[in-house]
Amino acid sequence: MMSPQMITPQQMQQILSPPQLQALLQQQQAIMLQQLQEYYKKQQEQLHLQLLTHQQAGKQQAKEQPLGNKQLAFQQQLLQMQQLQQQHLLNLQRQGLVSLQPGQGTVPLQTLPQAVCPSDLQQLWKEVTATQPVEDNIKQEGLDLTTNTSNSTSFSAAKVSPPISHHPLPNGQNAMLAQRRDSSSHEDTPGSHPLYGHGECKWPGCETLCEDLGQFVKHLNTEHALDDRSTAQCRVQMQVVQQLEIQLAKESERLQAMMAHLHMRPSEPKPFSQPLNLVSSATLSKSTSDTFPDGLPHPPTSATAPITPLRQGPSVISSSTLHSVGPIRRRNSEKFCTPISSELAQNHEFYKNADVRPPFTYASLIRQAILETPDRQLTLNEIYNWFTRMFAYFRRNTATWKNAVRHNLSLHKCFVRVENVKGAVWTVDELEYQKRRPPKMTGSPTLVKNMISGLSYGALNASYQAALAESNFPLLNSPTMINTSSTSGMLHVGHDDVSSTVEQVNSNGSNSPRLSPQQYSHQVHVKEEPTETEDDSRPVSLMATTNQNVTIPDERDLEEELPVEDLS
DNA sequence: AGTCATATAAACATTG
DNA sequence: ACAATGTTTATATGAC
Repeated sequence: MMSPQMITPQQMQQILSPPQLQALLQQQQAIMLQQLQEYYKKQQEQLHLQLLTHQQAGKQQAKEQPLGNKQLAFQQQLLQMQQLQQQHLLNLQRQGLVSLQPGQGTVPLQTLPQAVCPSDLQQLWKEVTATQPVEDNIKQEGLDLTTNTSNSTSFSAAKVSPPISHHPLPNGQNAMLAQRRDSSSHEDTPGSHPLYGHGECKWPGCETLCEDLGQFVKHLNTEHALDDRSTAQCRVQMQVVQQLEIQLAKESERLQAMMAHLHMRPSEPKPFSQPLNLVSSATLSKSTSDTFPDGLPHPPTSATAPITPLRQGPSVISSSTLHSVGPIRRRNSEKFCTPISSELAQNHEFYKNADVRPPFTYASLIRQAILETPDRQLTLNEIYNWFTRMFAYFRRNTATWKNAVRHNLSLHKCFVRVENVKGAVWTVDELEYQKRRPPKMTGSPTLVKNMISGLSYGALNASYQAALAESNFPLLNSPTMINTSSTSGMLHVGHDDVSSTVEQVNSNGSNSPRLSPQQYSHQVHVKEEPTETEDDSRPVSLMATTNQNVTIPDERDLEEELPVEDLS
């Protein structure tokens, strides 16, 4: 029908799985980031050096008035710049542009300016203002800046995350910073100077040869003193940094387009087995720790560990995503892929910001939305809001997908409408959901057998297990199927027998599938007042309140839940 | 080729 | 009357 060229970027994006997209993105970003960091490093070194120089000068002429003001202005500039850099780097990290894997992440990041750490700033200030105790309050202000400013040019990260200094960044960021602090001492080590290398001054555009450090310091004090020229150079540098940031943004955009284009060829069939933590580790760990739908072991505050999903075959989904070049409606997933919960958890940030259609069916998305809430019930409007909150893709064409959502809610028996004082909420009947999942092959031993045997081969195995995880199956206890615990998952996938069993046992055919919540595995007690106004305006952090002991229902959850539901 | 699950669109009903 | 919410029908598509 459509020539490939006619496919929209969104459609093309669907071809590559988020991990793939991110892998590519990350590569590009890493390169740019390195450049940026080099700039940063240089600037920091220069600024720091100059500051120190002036500090010395200030000590000598401690009583001279003009210096105070000038120095102050300079310091503020320095701070601003540091904040800029700091913010930017953090944003990058949060967006997953900087992977903070232990081995690799430290390499480029160690080149980060030492001032990234607020305590270093403090120290700097201390040094600088040592001779001017008057400035104490100002120093406070200056430091506060580091926690208040959000001049970020980037998007969600700043919005989502609290100020840097309070945010326990995962992936060892704190550790990194601390480590940074330690290593920052090299600046002060006598005999070396960041602005001095290979016998020449590294001040931008200077390159004056200096025999030794002493001479160099002298040179610094004379040639690069705190004057208008130096300040101007600083400003220029700041602009350079800003330009770089802008350029970075543009390059990112370009990269997106490139990838969108390349997605035309779903040539690479290999499913990623471990690609996922490309997602902004910071944001991800935050958001996922808010709601761990998958119930998998996540470090609560992964301070040091890069979020390395230990999960099985996280994004085997990509394999399925790959061959779905078709129209927008392609939904894939679900069947042989990662459970939505873990996929979502891992790519949460991705879907949130990238206008990519999530590879999940409406039904599974709706279910996910509902199950993520403590009460496991949502009004229609709340479901809408979850969609828009979680997926950039669903921030447009609202009429279409909202209709689809309503359609799905009505169509699938697994969604149960429960009347409420203030209206109605939707809940999920897990049993129905599980019944619905596999394409009906009920009672076909052959098919079941085929499926099971099919499962036994490599790659899919993991994903199946994962899929199982999603499709918790308390009812698997049915003796007909369970052979070994290790295979129970896979068995469940080829579970049609099971589901048919379930059907017979539990739902009595098709009698009044709806409005009989009492037969649900996890009963929902209907909220008295479905708060309607949260949603979009609700800060992400609010979600965190739901997850302390209310692990989002998936395998684990349901196992526990089955006997007695107690959510309160 | 037929069946099934899903996506999309739309008509229609109900409700506040 | 209107918008939001639900329900239902029709059609298209892809997977099996």
